[in-house]
Amino acid sequence: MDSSTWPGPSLDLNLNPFHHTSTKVPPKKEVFDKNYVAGFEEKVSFNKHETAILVEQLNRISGENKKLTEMLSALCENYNSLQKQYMDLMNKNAENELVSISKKRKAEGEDFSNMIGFNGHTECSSSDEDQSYKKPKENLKAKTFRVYVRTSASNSTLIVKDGYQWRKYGQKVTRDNPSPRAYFKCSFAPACPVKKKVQKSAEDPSILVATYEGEHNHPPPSKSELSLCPSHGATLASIPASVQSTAPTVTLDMIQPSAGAGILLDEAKKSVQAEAPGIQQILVQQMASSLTRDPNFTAALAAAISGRFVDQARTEKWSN
DNA sequence: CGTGTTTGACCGGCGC
DNA sequence: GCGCCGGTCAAACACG
Repeated sequence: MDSSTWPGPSLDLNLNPFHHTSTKVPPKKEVFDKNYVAGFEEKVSFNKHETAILVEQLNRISGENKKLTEMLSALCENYNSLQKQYMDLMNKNAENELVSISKKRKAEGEDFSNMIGFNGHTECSSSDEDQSYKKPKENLKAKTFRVYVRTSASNSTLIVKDGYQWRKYGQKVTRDNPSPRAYFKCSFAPACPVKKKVQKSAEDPSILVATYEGEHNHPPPSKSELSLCPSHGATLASIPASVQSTAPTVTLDMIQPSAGAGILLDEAKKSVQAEAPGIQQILVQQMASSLTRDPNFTAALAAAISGRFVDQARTEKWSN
């Protein structure tokens, strides 16, 4: 959210707060009728008190709007600063991962369950680590990232709807997790190298861990295709795999529409690095969607914006 | 009949 | 060299 995107002075909206009295005011170029003027003067004296009340209310509302606007600006600033801090942190973690990338397989296997860090301490681990012991050279090229999707614990399907078409080509029960791991290939386009692994979290069966590998060699699915996704299973916005190999993680809460409108709290601190514009864009869309679904926020935003219009209208009126 | 899923077999990397 | 394990293949199967 950027204040620069807010409606500017160029908007030609008739927001004159005094427009309701305009019907009683004769047009400027109209030749005044004496009877009309006499009646008008009577009405003016009657409306003076009402107008004063309206102006007072208007001033009060404008003040509230101004406060809300300031609060909104402060909120945006806080968000930007938090995001910047997180990016710095992620950069440091990425450097550390490159140093310790030669860790042994056994340790990684034992650490897998700990990667699902709901306390926010270990959740930034990279799925690259899972395979770094196998293909260290390709590892530098492979773009992988992990997505956590909250679904119902009773939901046994390992389906994460992200808009792309996936063909399941295997399923395995892994050593460190009682729930099977499903392997998918992208069938949205022929010869698309992207693969996806989906497995329930060992700690919390209501969490699906989807690991994406590779980059799509085709354009992302259209919005209409996204909207056609079935409601069953866990659904998330399409997330391109073209992110850095340090594998940022994204957690989406798909079953609690009221709790942050679908985004877990750690979403904010896990907003993705600047090298991942796709993820960042998705996050922005998710956040915008979450905010716009909150009636309180939309009401406050509308009030703040209308407050600007009113202030502008008053300024223009009084300057004339 | 075409397409997608299931599932057991197979392969390759790694540790011992 | 052997066994374990994760990943992949492909035949069988299900479904529309």
